[in-house]
Amino acid sequence: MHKNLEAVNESTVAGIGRLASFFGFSDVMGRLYGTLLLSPDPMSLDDLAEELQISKGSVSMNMRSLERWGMAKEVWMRGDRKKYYAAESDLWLVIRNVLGSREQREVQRALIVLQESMVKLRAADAELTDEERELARFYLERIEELQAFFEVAQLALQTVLGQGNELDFEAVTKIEIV
Amino acid sequence: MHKNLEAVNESTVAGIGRLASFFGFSDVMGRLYGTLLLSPDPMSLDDLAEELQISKGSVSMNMRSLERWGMAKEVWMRGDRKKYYAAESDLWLVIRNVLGSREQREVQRALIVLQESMVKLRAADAELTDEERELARFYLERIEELQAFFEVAQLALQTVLGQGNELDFEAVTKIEIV
DNA sequence: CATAACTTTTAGAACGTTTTGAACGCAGGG
DNA sequence: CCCTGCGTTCAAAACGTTCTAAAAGTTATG
Repeated sequence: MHKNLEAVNESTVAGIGRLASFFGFSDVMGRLYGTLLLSPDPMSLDDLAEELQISKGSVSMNMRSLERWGMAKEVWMRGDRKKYYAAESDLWLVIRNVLGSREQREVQRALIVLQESMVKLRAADAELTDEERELARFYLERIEELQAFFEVAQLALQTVLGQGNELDFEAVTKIEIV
Repeated sequence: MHKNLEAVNESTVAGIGRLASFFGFSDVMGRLYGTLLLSPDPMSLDDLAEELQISKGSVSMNMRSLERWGMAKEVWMRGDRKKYYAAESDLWLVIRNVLGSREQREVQRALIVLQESMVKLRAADAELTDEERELARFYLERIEELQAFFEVAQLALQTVLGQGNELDFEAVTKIEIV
């Protein structure tokens, strides 16, 4: 194959791998996804292991992850026992999957912790010494700031997630911080 | 100290630690930041090491990271040779620091790689066999999709970063994908 | 200018994570 | 029904990362 085509493939796959680890996935997952994205035809586990020079076991596990994240889908080739995979090429769908299940859960969890903290602080108020009460007020202030922050984040996420295939930022920018 | 205050401190610090590692920082960095955020007074390296039960060396290194990220600032206490730190409590400033230097650089890098790829593909066009040319067209399609994706990301980032202290999402939501 | 009080650096240990390769199980074809 | 080919699982190993403790460096003060 022409050297430029190979170079493009390699740098793109490497770049997507890099992005993947930046976003908290494994490098290999990214490289697998990139390889599939640049493959006109679905690829088998063996194809992928051969292409990226990694073990079949690793390909198997990482492909299942990719599938769970909605980043790759299985393709059935009739008359062939092998499993074939293709990349989910709708990038907006991919990012909505990730934001929707991973980032959103994290923000939610943070908000719950903060909410619980506020309850605890208010419950304890009567039993506090003056000094403790001052500290409690301080905690409350800081926790409210954190809450406000995460609520905006949640709103922004929901806005993005609520979009159809064509992401329209109109709604996101309507959010305003007081 | 009242058990509820301790519990709140602990869960908040743990929560911020968790978020930190979720966002690609170290857990310790997050816990240090959380501890400072819930401290009415600046804390010394020794204070922090004692509070979180980690070595002074680790505190030193991680605090320098926090400082570089604009998440903590040094506070000079006159008549004391120790270094004292306080958390940067403006969360929007913090996130703009992080988005501005880390995420933005990553998006930029991705765009550069993609741009280079397109140049290489076009340069090679004349020398390609028919089969290779078909593959090149396919690559070009996929790479253009990636580019469009990252350009929107870049635009969104710049919009957030362009805001003043009060983040106003108005502008962000004006972005529209074609 | 020496000393004392801190901070930073560094090398090595501990830790968690990821990869591998072999064993296993399952399915379809002969 | 067995045999072959394929995917999955798992334990062991390799790897990178982060922590620690001790040594070196720095700065302020008397």
